[in-house]
Amino acid sequence: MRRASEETKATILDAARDRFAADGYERATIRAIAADACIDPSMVMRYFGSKEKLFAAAAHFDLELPSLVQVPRSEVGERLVRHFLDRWEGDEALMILLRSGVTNAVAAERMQAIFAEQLAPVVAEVAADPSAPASTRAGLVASQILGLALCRYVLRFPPVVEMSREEVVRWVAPTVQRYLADPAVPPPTPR
Amino acid sequence: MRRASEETKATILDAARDRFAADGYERATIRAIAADACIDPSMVMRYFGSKEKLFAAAAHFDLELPSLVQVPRSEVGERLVRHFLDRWEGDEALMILLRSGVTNAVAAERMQAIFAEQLAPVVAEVAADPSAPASTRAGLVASQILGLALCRYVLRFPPVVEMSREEVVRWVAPTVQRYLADPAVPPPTPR
DNA sequence: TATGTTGGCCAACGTTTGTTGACTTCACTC
DNA sequence: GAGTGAAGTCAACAAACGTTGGCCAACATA
Repeated sequence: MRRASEETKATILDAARDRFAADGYERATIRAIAADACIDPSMVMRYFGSKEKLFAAAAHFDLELPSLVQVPRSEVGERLVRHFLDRWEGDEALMILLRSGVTNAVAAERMQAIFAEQLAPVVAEVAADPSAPASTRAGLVASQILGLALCRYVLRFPPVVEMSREEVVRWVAPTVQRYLADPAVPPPTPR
Repeated sequence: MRRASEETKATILDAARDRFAADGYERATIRAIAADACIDPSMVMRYFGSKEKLFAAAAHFDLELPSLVQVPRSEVGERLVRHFLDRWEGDEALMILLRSGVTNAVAAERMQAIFAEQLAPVVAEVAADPSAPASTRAGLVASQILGLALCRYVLRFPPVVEMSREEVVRWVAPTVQRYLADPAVPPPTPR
């Protein structure tokens, strides 16, 4: 079958995203990706150069975080949690990074960059309280959000999977809200 | 060199734990493990049968969670966070599971089992408030604890790495405390 | 009809993987 | 001192991997 070049490239990229999301970097093979795309493995090399470059193309993505300046300060935690739930469930890009970032250095760096460049600025907008730097707050938010995704979508811990979306929001939003806006607990003052 | 059988087996197991913790299941090769243990790869097979069985032996471990019944109810979150920090930093077993559980089904099941059999009972002891089942509370605790470990020890997000141990406790302990003991936020009642 | 370009397939390469079986070397018992 | 069993080495296996280069067929332009 004969297609336009860009069409084939997009087909390969779709298949690659599926495989990287399901298997992680090492277990997702060029051959399997090519089979999914009904194409010869050598085509993958022709269009993307190498497995590493294919991964770089597949892992390119945007958190699409909305600015939170317009949101009432007391609701920023909830808004962020809802946005991330949408993002995890609607797109496999974060799954690619989570599955690959744990064993692949390139993926880990990419993940760091995404959170530094996309999450940190949004957090900085709403982190009015000066008792902790915005970067620390962003790190804490990331720890809860990624841990939730890990348990719910990757490790599939039954109690976490069984929670409804609204239950998740009711439990996790206050945590994120606190990380975003509350003052840091002061260290105990010895005397 | 000639050694007792059990000694060699232990040497192999040590090397295997190091490699699995550093590289995850797929990237840790039998050959590399054998080289670290200064032994022939075929010895690994003789003693453990297969790579899967070697992994099963290496991933066998105990959270060593203390019972929390004697701990004042208001301090259980802090105690749990401190215990996990000790555990992450003192032993690589949790790192093995975290690095491998994301791509390896056996490791993911093992992880599920450990949290169900070891964390859930301890949580059940202190989860007095009946507005949420103890299993849900355990899942939430796992999400925050594993997310913290992911960001701090695996992905190495700079702001999370740079936090001192005490800072981590001051931020995360209240979260875990709330998951353990606080009443669930009631759903909004439409009228 | 010739020609150059381009999408696609095929066969193979060199390497690495888990795994196997035969062989050697030591320590001990009869 | 011959013989047995276990500890350890060596070489090789089949399979899978990323990657390469050559060949074929369809199209566009002349």
